[in-house]
Amino acid sequence: MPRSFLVKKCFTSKKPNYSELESQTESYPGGEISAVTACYPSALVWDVGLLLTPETNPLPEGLGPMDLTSLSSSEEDEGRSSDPPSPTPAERFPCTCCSKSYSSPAGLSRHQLSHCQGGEGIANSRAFRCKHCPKEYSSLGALKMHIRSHTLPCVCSTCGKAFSRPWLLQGHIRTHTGERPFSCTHCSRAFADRSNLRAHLQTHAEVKKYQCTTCSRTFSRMSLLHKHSEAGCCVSS
DNA sequence: CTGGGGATGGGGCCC
DNA sequence: AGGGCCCCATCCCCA
Repeated sequence: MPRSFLVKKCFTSKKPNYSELESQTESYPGGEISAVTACYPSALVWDVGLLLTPETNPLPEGLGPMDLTSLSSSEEDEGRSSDPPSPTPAERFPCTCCSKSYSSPAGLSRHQLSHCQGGEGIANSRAFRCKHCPKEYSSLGALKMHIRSHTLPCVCSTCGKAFSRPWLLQGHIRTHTGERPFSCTHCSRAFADRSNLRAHLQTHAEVKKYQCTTCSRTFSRMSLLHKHSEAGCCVSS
């Protein structure tokens, strides 16, 4: 089933969203998540790197947080990069509902759609309701996008699996064709998905992106850090 | 149990 | 305004 579309930040009744846990402390049914949250990294390594000192968090000889740049600047990361979030310039367009800001009014306008899913923002204005589920949207465009997650118009001609967006189908088709256009510059591996290459590149890094704030151990994936935390590093201390 | 790969979905930006 | 693309996040599975 497709995950909630455009409304994830307002309806978190499904699985825990760890990205949210990084930015806010939300209690989830069951309560165990908040315990994990307590020991979750508040910053990625590139952020932590600003805080690292040889005294407090010694790194392996010759290594530093900026080693990551050699990964992010490789061929898989042209154009928009995974640069650390930068301070918001004054000339940006801030959202009045949250702390985010955007480089253009259009960007801000689209973002603000995401604030309209909780019901509060639509009450006084015209609401576009999905006929397949109770969700409401403030614009027809947002609703159309949402409806795709019900109709799944992009169908794989090989296996019949359906997707909401064409590029999702494209990625899926690669699982049939075996095409792997994204190759690692450090080893011979190739990947069908750029994100998976990016995750793989982390395995070549000695200082990885996700760091335990308690033991300073770094992990290539957030899920691994999560497991590490659940296994007791942070809890036992 | 841990680390890593495969697959997939959502948000956001650019054109 | 909409489509395409990218990044990030997450789940599942396997070695």
